[in-house]
Amino acid sequence: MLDKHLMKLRARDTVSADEERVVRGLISETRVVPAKTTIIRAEQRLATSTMLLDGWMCRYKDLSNGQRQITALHIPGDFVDLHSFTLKQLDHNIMALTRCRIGVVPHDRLLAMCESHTHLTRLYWFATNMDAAIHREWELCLGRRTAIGRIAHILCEMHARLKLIGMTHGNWFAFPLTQLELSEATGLTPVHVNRMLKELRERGIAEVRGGEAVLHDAAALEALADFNPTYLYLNPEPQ
Amino acid sequence: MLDKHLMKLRARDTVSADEERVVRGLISETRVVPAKTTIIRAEQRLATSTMLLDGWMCRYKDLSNGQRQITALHIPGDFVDLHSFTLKQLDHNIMALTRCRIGVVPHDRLLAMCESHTHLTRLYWFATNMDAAIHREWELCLGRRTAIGRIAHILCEMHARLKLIGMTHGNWFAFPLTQLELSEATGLTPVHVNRMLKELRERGIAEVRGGEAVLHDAAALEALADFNPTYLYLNPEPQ
DNA sequence: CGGTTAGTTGAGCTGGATCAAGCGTAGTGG
DNA sequence: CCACTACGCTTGATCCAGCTCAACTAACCG
Repeated sequence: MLDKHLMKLRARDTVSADEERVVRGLISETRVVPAKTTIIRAEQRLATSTMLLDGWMCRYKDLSNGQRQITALHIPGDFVDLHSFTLKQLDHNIMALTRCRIGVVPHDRLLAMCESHTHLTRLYWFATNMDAAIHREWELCLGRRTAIGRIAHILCEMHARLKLIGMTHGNWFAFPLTQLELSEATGLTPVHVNRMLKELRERGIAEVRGGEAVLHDAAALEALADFNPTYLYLNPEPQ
Repeated sequence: MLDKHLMKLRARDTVSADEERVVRGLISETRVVPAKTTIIRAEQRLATSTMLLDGWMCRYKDLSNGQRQITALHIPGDFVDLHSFTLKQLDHNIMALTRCRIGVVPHDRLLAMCESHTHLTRLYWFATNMDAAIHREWELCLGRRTAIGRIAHILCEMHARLKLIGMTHGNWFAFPLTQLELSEATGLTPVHVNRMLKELRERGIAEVRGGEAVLHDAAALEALADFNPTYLYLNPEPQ
């Protein structure tokens, strides 16, 4: 159940048997949420965090005119709102993109962990800092990359992140975002996303449709995206 | 020396006398860095973090074609790269925008703090989560706000953050970014930033020039920016 | 006083937005 | 079994916010 989460932790540092026991004890219950449902709203007071066990989720913020920006994507093994442990309430909403299975983690269990397991605390601190690193890369995307570069970049990033948890099969992976959602993540319009996907397809670089993605020419895609995976911190750096 | 930093910590939670002593003991030395110098480069291995004592700094990322995105602005009292404590190396560069005075904080002192002061650890974890919250708001800016909205938003944000450390005088504050730097923060061109600043000036909303900003009509500016300061977590939420 | 950096303005262009129509397919209910 | 609906995707035509290119001013500084 927590295998992908532990896989992700262990990709960056060692996790002792005792620590694994503590991690496994964090979840008080599991729940299933249907696709396209907002499970947490901004400014709502929170006493639990959410571990994503299966499915895709996103964080998003809206402008008062209804425009939406997806600020992060989450895949199995991600602690979707670990930051609510210190922030107490979020500045954004959290939505299930697909049907999801989640683990509920009470903040008092995290607090107990902080008091007794300082190394594990730093591992989770690291995890929230990694979220921030991804946010920064997205700022670069939204501020400076071209439309096709943004699409290419998100495909490269998700491929790398999914690979880490064993959810890719070579160049193929499940990619459940609709073109509307992809446009909300890349700061484009759905119409323009459609055109850019068509271009990637016609140039033989990548195919994205029907909830799946195939990266036919990863090198060309990375060049388009100006992709440098350093920001994903894929190499272990013990705490 | 650390007054602004402590002011910021205490705006969100109580800091005991013992904790204050620990905080004051974090800095091993202070240094002065000239304006327009990059003090930390991405992927460089780090053993210290940087506390900004005086002046403005920024974090930025470059695309390989030379395009630059400033991903965060820092003002006195900010822990500019506290996240390097868990990340070990950064995914971005750090530059002094003005002449700055900085405090050097060795990671081993932070490690010692983590082992002995769990509440303080959570305060600093909170601080890095707040940085991420600002990143998310900037994603919304870059992805969805109009040019004038982005400029207006950055003015609102910096006014709020500077006010917290007592560096505003009513609607006036020092704003040392050049129009080029402002364009790099907002994902625009310097020429267009210039026109938007002119528009704000001509509409009697705000004046930005000569390293200073005056918000003549804060309400109009906030409306343009669609500004909601919730993401700055200005209300105390004890850890 | 010549060089450099920051800011300003005009003219024209273009990447991505907007508006609008149509298609394919998976429900759904009669 | 088929009409109806809804949603996601596709395509064309047109528009415009912000970009590009270029020239000029102002302040500062060695």
